[in-house]
Amino acid sequence: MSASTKLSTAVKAICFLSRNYPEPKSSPEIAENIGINPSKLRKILSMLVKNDIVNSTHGINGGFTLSKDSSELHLQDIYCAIEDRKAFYLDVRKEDIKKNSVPAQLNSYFLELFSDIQVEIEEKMKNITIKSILENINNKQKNKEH
Amino acid sequence: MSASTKLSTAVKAICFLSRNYPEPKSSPEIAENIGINPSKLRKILSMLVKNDIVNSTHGINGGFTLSKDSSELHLQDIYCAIEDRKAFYLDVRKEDIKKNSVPAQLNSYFLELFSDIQVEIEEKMKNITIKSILENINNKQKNKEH
DNA sequence: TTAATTAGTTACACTTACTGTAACAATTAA
DNA sequence: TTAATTGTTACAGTAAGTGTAACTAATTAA
Repeated sequence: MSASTKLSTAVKAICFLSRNYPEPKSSPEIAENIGINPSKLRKILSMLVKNDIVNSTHGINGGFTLSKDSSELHLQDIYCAIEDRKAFYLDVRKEDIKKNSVPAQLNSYFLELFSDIQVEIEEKMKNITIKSILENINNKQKNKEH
Repeated sequence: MSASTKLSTAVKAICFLSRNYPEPKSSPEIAENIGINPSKLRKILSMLVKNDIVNSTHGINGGFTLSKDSSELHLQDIYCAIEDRKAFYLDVRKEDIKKNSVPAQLNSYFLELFSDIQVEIEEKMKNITIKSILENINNKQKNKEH
C-alpha cells in the first residue's frame, strides 16, 4: 500500500469517526463504510492509536474514537503517524560509482532536490486540517445541488 | 525502476554526454561510467532519442550524443520523455464505495490534492536546466576544496 | 558484399514486494 | 468467566521489479 493510498484510507476512517463522534466504532463498521478489509484497517488505525490521533477500547461495545477535535488534526500529523519514512519518499539509484565522481555528485544533487520537494509537500499538509477537508467537500456538494 | 531513480539515471547519462560533446559515446561506455547495465541504459536512452533529447547512430564508432545545448535541456523535458504517467504519480485506493458517499468525495479531494502537488513539482523541474545542475555541482566542489 | 559494431527490443528467470485473508494473542467490559 | 474487540503474526498467492542475456535492425568500414 503506497504512502498516498494509506494516507487517504486513514483520512476516510478519521472522517467516519468524526461524523459519529463520540460513539466508538468497530473496525468492521469502519471498514464496511470505506471499503477495505477490517484486518488491514486495524493495522493502519493501530498506528494512529500509538500517535494519539485516535483512541481505542477493547471488549464489548469497544472500538475507535477520535482523540482530538477535527480542527486540531493536521494532515501532516496523520501522515507522520502512518509512515516512518519521509513523505512521498523519492530515491536515487545506489549503484557502485566512484566517490566524488560526477555521477556521485549528481546523486547528492538529486537527494537534495527530492528532499526539498518533500519539505514543500509536508508544509502543504501542515496547513490542512480534517475540519477544513470536511468543509471543503461539503461546499463542493452544495454547489452540485444548485 | 521508480520515476525518481529513472530520472536521476537519465540525467547522469546526459551529463556524461554533455562533458564529452560532440564525441558519440556507446552504451557500454556510458553504463560503465554511471554504474548501470548497458541494456537497461539503452531502454532509457531510447526514450530520450524518441523525444529528441539525444541522437543515436548505429554501427562502428556509433553511439549517443546530445541533440541540444545543456542550457536548453530542462529537467521537465527529460522527465516527460521517460515517464508516460504524470510526475511522481500519487494514487488513492480504488475500492468499491457508494457514489457520492463521503469516502467517494474524499477520493476526489485527494486526487485533486495530489494533482496540485504534481503540478508544483513539474513547475519546479521546468526551471532547472542541465547546465544549471552542472554549475551547481561545480560550485559545490569548489567550496569543498577551500 | 561482407564483416563488425552498435542501437533497439524482447524474453526470461530470479527475486522482491504487495495483497488479501485468516488465524491467533492480548485486552477489556459485562 | 465469557464474549467481543483490538492488535499482531503468518502465509499463500499474485504482481511487480531487477538484472541479464539474446536477438533483430541498422550502419559503417574494409
